[in-house]
Amino acid sequence: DVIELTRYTSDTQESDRNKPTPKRRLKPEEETEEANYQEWCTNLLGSYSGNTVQVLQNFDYNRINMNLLQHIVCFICNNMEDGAILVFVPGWEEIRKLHQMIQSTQMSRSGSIKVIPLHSLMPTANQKEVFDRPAPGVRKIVIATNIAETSITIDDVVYVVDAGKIKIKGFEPEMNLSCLQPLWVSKANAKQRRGRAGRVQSGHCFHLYTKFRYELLLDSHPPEMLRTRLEELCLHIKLLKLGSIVPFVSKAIQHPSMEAITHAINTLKELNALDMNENLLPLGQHLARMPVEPQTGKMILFGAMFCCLDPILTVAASLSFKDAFSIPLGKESLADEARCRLAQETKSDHVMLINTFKGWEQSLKRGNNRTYCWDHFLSENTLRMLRDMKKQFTELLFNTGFLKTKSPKDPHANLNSDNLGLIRAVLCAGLYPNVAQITHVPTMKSSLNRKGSIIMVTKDDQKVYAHPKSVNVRQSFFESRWLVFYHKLKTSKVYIHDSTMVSPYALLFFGGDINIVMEDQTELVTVDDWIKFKAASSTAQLVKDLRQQLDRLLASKIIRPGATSWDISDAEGALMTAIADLITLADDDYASGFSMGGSIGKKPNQLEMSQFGEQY
DNA sequence: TTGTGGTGT
Repeated sequence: DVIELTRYTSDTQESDRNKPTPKRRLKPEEETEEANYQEWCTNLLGSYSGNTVQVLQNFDYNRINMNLLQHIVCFICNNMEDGAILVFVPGWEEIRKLHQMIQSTQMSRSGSIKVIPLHSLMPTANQKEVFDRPAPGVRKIVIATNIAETSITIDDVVYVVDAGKIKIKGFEPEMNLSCLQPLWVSKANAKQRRGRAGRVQSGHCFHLYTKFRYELLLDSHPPEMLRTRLEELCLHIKLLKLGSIVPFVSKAIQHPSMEAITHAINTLKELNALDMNENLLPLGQHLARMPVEPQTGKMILFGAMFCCLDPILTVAASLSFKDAFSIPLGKESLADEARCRLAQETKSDHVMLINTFKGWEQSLKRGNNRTYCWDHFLSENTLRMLRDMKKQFTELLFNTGFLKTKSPKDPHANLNSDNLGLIRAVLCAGLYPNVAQITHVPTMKSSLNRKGSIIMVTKDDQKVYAHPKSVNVRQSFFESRWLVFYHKLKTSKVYIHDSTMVSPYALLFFGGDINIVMEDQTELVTVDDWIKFKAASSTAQLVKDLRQQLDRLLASKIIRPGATSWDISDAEGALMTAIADLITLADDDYASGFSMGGSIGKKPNQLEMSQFGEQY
């Protein structure tokens, strides 16, 4: 009933500003909903002013009405008793808009309000500013995502404004695609949001949707198990010896689709965690015991075996938890610049993360860590948590025998930690099969104008875009057109959030099955039948042989973990050195600007490969 | 041209 009161008052203020928006074409089920809605509005005519009903009739409920939001906030400020206001909106963009609208009002200029944006990626989320009582006569207005629904509780909130939308993550196994879409809140969300008001005194809640809409809301959103990847779940079922995966998962009250389960099982087979009969392989045993996704676990094991542990642990911790960047509203592009500085010219978000963490450690020694974090938009709190996670990972590796000490800084485990080429290859080992091929780069000019971004294809997707926060988004030259990535998410487009350029050698040694084929009278070596490189059959065969030896060696190390030998007088050391050298040289070759057609002047030196297609 | 929110002994 409070809803109805507010709607009445605010809509009268709203009506003259409400520009008519062109109605888009509706789907059949939307048309009947719309017809029902119009009828519902007409029935209100007895109880409400014609103006209110008219506004409601013209409302576009697919968009959040920012004007209405602002007007309600102003209405509370001007007409209602003291008390903080908490506004729920779906995401960053809405926080930004509303923040800007409110800051440009008269009451903001008079200093009678204090507006605080609240989002997990903004520094305000871990500052005490949000909890502070404002000075007398100043009204606190918090604009928040659903972070304020459960994780952050603000005691002095008296008024809650609920815009009615929430972002929910989903997963489509058929497309191998996660998506983040704004949806209507559920009745459960609505209740929870309402409950955030009036913790210390009686409160009020304003919902920006009609009773009509409320009746259509779901009681709650589908449980997480139905919307998420299931690799970890499947691995644990096997580790705990709970039998075959499909029958076990089917016992859940609301069980995930068959597609989602088989997709997870296939991914685990591809990683060599399960065999063809779903039996847990030795690698799977290790991965199941790690508190990270299987791919990240594999990256950690490879980091240990190839002795570039510390940097790889930085990446693993950042990917499985979150990166340490914390960006104030309005400083987005400054933060992008900081990230690009940290990445230098590596064309890698992951190497950027490594450099970021290294830089912080150095700043700690010099005692200027505060400045370092400030300059680069970093949360020192998060960096400390990442450091603790890295420690935890090394303890696990120590317990399973992959390490001789419990320190991420173990000298032997970091023999190759300055070898960027090898680090890229280990990233490739962990992130595979998340590979994207660049099909388009912005021109120098459009890149400087901050227009245009790289466009890629993956095995599953026609077209994917680099996320604007990626250091690779506006690069106009890549020595290799292959990128590996961790996070792919569909929002307005399909975005790749983080990527690292890798050489063909990294893909050949650490990617999927390699084959030698003829296509259009050209000899090719392929990885999983879709990543293709031109290569003479003799050299391709050499790579294939080396790859087989490497796979055998790695399999035996997984079964009997131990520190890797780099002594070229024994078999293991000789092979590891040869492969590491090959990958390193290939990477140096890039750095000095040679094309892939160039030969490599060292042993094993018969390799001559060129990329499929020309350089940009 | 952009980032709902949590977990793991």
